[in-house]
Amino acid sequence: MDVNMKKSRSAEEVNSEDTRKGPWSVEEDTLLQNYVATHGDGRWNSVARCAGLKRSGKSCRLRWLNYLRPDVRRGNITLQEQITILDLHSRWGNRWSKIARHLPGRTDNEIKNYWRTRVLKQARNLKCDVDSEQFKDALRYVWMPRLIERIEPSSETHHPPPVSLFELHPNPTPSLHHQNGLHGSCSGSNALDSSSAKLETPLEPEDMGHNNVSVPGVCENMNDRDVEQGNITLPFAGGDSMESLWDDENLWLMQQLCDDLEIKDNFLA
DNA sequence: AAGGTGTACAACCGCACTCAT
DNA sequence: CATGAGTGCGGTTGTACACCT
Repeated sequence: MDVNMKKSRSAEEVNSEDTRKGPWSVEEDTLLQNYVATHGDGRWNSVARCAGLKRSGKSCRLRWLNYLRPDVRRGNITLQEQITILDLHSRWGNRWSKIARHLPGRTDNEIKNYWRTRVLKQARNLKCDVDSEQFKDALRYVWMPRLIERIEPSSETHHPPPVSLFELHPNPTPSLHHQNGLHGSCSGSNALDSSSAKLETPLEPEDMGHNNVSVPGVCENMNDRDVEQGNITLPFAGGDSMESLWDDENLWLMQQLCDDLEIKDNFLA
């Protein structure tokens, strides 16, 4: 830690006796809301002082951004939003605030919580490392296409046959994309047809090192800069489905793919 | 009904960065 | 250029609540 940090922290510590922590009371919320409504946000240390709150500026900022802000949406992450999170996470990794910018009304904290409580939990259930290629490929090539299929109202409902996904996709390479768009027509297993795979467009420099792959048929024609700049609306933003991604059938498929990829990795090792 | 356990979410912490002075 | 305040971000922890036995 640098000298600045030590100094700024010691300044905070001077007031630590007066500073409240823990859950916010209704009164505190009201004080903060009224103050921001009158004076605007920013300069959070001043806000904390002037509003008569015995809170740190950081705490006020966090409370405002994650809870009190008028446009914040809480709870009920829709199916569409879940897929958006999965896709953007596959591009950018744990860049929660960046992902949150593409989900109007959602906060980085909420998305992070969603990831940790739902996605990590499922990875544990599947005995997959969430950072493993197995899990990522399973998400990309099975889970998300199936969810897209459900979302697209015009698509026909058909389920992939219970065959080895290893056979269908013997070389699931993260740098591959699929040319056959999946909007309304793909099934999870069909999406794995590696014969139609193509190389991805060049990576953005800042995304190098992340697992930079879009889900087939989801964002394959998008360039990350467009997504980042909001030039492209993700196809599922704003839906109202509360359906969970984590149903038994999808879990079975995920387990299948994880197992297949593990077998393949062991074989090649 | 009571206690244990798991889950979801709010909040905190540490660090890094920006910007004004 | 150095310093300090403010802010943003990602990781982690605490806790209320639901569910199970």
